[in-house]
Amino acid sequence: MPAESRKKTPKRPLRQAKQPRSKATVNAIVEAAARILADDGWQGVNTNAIARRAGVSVGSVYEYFPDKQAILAVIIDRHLAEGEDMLADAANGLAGGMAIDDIVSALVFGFIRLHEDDPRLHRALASEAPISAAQRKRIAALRSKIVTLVADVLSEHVDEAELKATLLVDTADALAHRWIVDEVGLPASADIMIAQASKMLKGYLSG
Amino acid sequence: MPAESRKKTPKRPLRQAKQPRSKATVNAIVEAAARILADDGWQGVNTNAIARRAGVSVGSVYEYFPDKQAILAVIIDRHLAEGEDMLADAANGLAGGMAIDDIVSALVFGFIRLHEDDPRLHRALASEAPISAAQRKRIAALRSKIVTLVADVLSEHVDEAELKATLLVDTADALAHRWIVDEVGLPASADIMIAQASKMLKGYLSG
Amino acid sequence: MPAESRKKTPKRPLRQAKQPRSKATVNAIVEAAARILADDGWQGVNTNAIARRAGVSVGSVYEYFPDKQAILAVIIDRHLAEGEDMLADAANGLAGGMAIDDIVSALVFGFIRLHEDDPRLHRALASEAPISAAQRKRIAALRSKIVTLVADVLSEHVDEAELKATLLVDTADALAHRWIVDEVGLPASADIMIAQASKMLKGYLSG
Amino acid sequence: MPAESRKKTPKRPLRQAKQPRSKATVNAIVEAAARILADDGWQGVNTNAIARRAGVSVGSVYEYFPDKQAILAVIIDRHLAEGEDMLADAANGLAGGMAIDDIVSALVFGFIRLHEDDPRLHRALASEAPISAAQRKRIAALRSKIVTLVADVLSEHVDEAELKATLLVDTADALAHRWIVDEVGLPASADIMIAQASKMLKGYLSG
DNA sequence: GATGAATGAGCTTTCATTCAT
DNA sequence: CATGAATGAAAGCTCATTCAT
Repeated sequence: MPAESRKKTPKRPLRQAKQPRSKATVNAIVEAAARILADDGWQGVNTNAIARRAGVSVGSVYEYFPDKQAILAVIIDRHLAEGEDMLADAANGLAGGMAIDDIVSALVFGFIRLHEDDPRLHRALASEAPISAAQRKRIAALRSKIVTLVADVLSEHVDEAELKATLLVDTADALAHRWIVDEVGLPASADIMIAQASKMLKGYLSG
Repeated sequence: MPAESRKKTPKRPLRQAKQPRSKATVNAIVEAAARILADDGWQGVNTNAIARRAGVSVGSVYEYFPDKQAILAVIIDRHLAEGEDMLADAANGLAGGMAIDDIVSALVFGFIRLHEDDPRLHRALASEAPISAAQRKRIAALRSKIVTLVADVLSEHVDEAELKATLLVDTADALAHRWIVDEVGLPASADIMIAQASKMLKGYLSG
Repeated sequence: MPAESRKKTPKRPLRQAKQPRSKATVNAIVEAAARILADDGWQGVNTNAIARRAGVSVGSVYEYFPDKQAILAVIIDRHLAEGEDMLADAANGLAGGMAIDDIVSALVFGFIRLHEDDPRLHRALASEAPISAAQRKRIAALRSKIVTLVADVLSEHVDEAELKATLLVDTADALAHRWIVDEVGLPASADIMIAQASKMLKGYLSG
Repeated sequence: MPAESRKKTPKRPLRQAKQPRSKATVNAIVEAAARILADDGWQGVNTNAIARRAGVSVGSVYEYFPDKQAILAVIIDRHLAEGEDMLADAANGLAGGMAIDDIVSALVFGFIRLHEDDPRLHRALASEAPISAAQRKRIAALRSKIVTLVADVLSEHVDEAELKATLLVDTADALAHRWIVDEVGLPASADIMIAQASKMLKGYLSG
């Protein structure tokens, strides 16, 4: 999962981080940036702070990243990769001839798990960080893959599977985001809310 | 709906914009900032650009706003005010003994209308602009009011009205945001998607 | 005591403040500036603050003063005028064939009185305000006049009267400034210190 | 004698200038600021001008100083340090059982030497630069140390040594300042004036 | 390969001064 | 005459990026 390739011709050839040590450095930088992003928001992210927190020099940051955006790109990439991993897992789980209820549950809990991992970073990423068009595209692609996968398993049960899968995925994702990442007040525990949401989705698909 | 009052004691007293000329200036500044925000994102918003686009001098910007954030605050305030207005309208519409289907439709179309007005600004506001804790609170309060209102009318038909109203509102809002503001690809026209979402919500409440 | 004439050709002809109302306005402006200078130091003095404090508009300030420096110039002028008045008084007092002790006493107490009037303004004027070369010259001229006057009366008693008068005047002025305007800690009351200083000066002249 | 520690929590951590290169940079900045202060007064001191004159970039200025005031603080610190050094020297010179005349001469010439070093900077520092309360305190402390030292050696000869030392020190300092730093016209050469002042002080202490 | 001092474009903010009303 | 909104040059300050060591 390389950082989205930058267009501008790189003055300084970037190191490729093949060596273990290099990998550790790259990792430290990305982790540091993610941590600052989660703690202080995008406004707190600056290359000197990243370098300091990562325990390396600014110079080293620029050995591995063409610019600041590229670090954010890798953070997003990793996030998306997690999403893709989860998707792969889910794909295995879903594959067989599953009941609608189980499909919905799998999906809903999948999104919840995804959002429960580091919600502060998740929020900063979703609501502060400047995301490039290319990254947006990648996010859309991931979403699209999920929809396709869900549509596939749904198609055994319903017609207009893609349309319904889209509604299913978008609802599950959006509600998980709102209830876990945004810290909105809820009239009942998140678990109860989620149960209701599941019920709603199941009803929709079964109806 | 005044701009959220700034805490820091203002050394330079801010002008109050009571006169028509002043009001026009303030308006031009806020509009310009909103336009830049919609066009170039928060990163493109800087006081010189705002002044240039508003056709005023930087000095005038600082006559009326203590700093850049305060301009954003007013933009958000205006947005929330629109939401509140719409809420008031909706409240009138909902008031009577309405059928569930009509309640859902009113709500769904309400959120759609809300998001269809300047979606690019809406996106920038939702996903880039640094929103203060106080503003977040105001947003939460607005959402809470809407939930309460919906819960009220729902309570004639269902039990656990608040819980269900929350699910209803959050789903309608989130999907409207995703399908209108985010420019995600959809397998069917937005109208069809919306119809499906309405169906899902109605089924949930009626079931 | 007019404001020291500015060199630059005035775009806008300055009003001359002959009318009583105009005089009152000029006065209010100068007083306001002096008050701010005493309260907040030179850094706190800005034309808008002056206008506000004087209860007039900035525009009016520029009716009577070509620029900000000119206001300071008038403040200094008035200060110097007070000094000159005191000098005239003293001249009358000194005129006759006075004893050395009385000359010294008159001088020392003259300087004390001068510094005791609004010491905070005095300090701001002496240690923060940017004084032009012309103003420095005027200050030097006043000092010179005082020296001459003192030398005159001293010449009845001593030779090298001018030299001694210079020492006398500069010492009395400097010590008064230090002990009254600067808020330095003293090992005895100012009165006792002053008595000692007088004794020193008298001894010097009589020796 | 470090620059008076700034209170505000530094968001941008300041570099410490331990390396020779850094030290040279810091030095160049302080020297440049002092030079501009002497040449153009405090009003001419701005960070861009300092950087230009120091042959460094503005950025470097802010690497080492949190703000403009901090540079002034260091200039004052250095000045005070010089004063303290001179005091230490003088302390050695005075220590023994010295005659009154020699004490006075040492003191008078000490202050003269102090003021003869860069009188223009001295004047700008004394009469334009905004000095913080803390710096004022440090100045007062230095003066107090000098007074104590002088009182000590005087106490062998006179009673009320502290009071007399105060008069001695303040007079010597004030006259040196006036005759050397202020460019006042004198009726005789500075040397002659100084001789007279010394005579006056000696007479006072011996009387 | 690292390092971190240095750079400087770019932004924010102030305030003396002007000028339309 | 007076007003005060508007102006914009000039400073202050930040931080992504470069480069000498």
